[in-house]
Amino acid sequence: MVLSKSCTYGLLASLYVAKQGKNKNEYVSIRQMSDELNISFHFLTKILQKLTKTNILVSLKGPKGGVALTRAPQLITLLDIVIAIDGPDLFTECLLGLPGCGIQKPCPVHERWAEAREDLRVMFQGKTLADTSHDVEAHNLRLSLPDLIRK
Amino acid sequence: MVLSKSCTYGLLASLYVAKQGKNKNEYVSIRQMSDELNISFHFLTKILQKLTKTNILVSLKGPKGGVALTRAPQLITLLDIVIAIDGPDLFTECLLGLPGCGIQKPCPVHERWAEAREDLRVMFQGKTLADTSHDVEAHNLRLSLPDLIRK
DNA sequence: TTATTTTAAGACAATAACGTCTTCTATTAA
DNA sequence: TTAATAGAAGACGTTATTGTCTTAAAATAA
Repeated sequence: MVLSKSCTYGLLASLYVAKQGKNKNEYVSIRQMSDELNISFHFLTKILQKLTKTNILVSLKGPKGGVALTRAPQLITLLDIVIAIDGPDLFTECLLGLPGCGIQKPCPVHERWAEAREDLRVMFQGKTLADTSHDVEAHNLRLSLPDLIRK
Repeated sequence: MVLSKSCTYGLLASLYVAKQGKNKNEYVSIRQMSDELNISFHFLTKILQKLTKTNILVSLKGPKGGVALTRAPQLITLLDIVIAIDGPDLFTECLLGLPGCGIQKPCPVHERWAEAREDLRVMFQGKTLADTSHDVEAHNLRLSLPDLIRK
């Protein structure tokens, strides 16, 4: 899997927050979000804590509490979220997992993969929450996980 | 991680076999391979069994035993090996893991990822064991894992 | 101030990936 | 035929990821 489950949940939740919070200065309830996205509440909470720690979200406890974006969704890229949750390894590490792989001592697929992973990085960096959220509305795209997760 | 560890080990081992077996009609010892590549013998054995079951390698028990390619290394792509070990999911599944993601009911990053993963597939399919093995020799590239695996 | 709501934090459990070990079977060579 | 070699198969253990549950802390509203 390219992205961890935590990371995909974090992306879906961030898109949800971007959409919900658009014209309201309100915190988005994690409980409601977990219900609508079909993600375990406690698990989602833990993931979102990573996003608050990296200053992508702010949270508020108590009634009317929840999470909100720290800045405009135009200023948050999908790359920000991926790195906050999964770390930068996907965009820096050797495909074959060889430590020290690089220009000096490349692995057999170093060059090819270096290009591919840079493309991937550009793709994530080129899409903001605003862009993506707009696409979601424009094309009525899905965010939620299906009830049955069996494949 | 894009490829599982099993898969990267399988790729490294396949390259080793391609190199060792080039001018010899001999089976390549798994024990020797595991020593030189710094991969656990038993673990590597299990991985290579997937490659024998998918008809990429043949094995022989007993003295002078080991594994060998079933066909010329020009006819084996890295994609063959990746799919044999990790399965085709990387090249077919939604980045966000949404079952049923596709043209009809795409996820927010469907189109972008569909392109990226196709590029990735083409990259793996475009490199044969022969190509890659040639690169390894031409540029004296590394195959083995370092002694310390701590990062 | 007190009760209620809601996130934070951390313990704990389930699952899957990774890795090790033992036993079995097939092959070679003496 | 027998002993030694080497892969096959499967049991078992370890680690990381995923998921659940309980308790604590903070904010709101009465």
